[in-house]
Amino acid sequence: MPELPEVETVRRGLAAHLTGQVIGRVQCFRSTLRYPLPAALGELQDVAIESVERRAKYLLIHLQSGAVLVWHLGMTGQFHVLPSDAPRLTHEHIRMDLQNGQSLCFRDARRFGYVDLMEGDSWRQHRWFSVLGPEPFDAQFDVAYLYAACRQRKIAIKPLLMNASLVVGVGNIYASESLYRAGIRPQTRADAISRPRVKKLLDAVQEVLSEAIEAGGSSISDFVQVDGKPGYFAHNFRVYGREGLPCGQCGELIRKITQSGRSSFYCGRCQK
DNA sequence: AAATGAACCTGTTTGC
DNA sequence: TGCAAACAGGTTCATT
Repeated sequence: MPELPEVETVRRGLAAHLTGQVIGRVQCFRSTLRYPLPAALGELQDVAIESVERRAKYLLIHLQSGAVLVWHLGMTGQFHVLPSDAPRLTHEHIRMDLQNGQSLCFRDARRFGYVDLMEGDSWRQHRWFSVLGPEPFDAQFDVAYLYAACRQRKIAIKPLLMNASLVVGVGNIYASESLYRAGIRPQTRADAISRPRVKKLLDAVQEVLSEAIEAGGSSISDFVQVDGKPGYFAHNFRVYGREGLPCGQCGELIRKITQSGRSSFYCGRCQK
């Protein structure tokens, strides 16, 4: 479900609802999601929540005890903040009561989501994070870096852009949307892209992600914000999910191809 | 090393 | 209408 803009939207919602709150009872309705749930979840009673951070597509809920809840939404994970007496949601796997009468509910139909409890800064050393490239808005993610990475790869640019060891947060939707804005076909070999076009691509990635964050992310079928509202960026898709519809710039029909098992969308006239 | 494909799991859409 | 196949926003692992 979520790429960087959706996770950032959830982070903002969680920060608003959780910051300063104290945890009450924690219930787990199953023992495993993608990985086994940490046994210590039940021991968080009376611990206060300090802040909510995002790194790549991970949410980091910092606790006053020094521990950090590291959470990934997978494809279909959702957080809802509801009154504690609300009935259990379908596919709700974890409910963390707060001492203000509300509860943080985690639901995830496909159960690709995962959560772990780590101490202090140890999460930075964890294998989930040690393999990650820079954030797309980090100064480290500049033209020299992206061009150098492209030069040594024969892989198509679209799957490369989705590789989190290069840059984090760009998933299947925003990879297609960025390439459209940069005028680059998704199947172009990375090492065949000139430096000026790499610069266009970098700008396009940052532009698309910022606009999507502003819109509260993209809701296709099931992404929702913490308050249950959808994100509105799907209205602004120029190619994703628009196979057979006319390109907004030239009228040519948008095409759909499969790359590395994922759908890519592009305009054959505007993208070369 | 780099690239590709399968696996994890359920729900929804598509096609016969 | 019914049923099976295809497909869905992510990540990791095994195999070329």
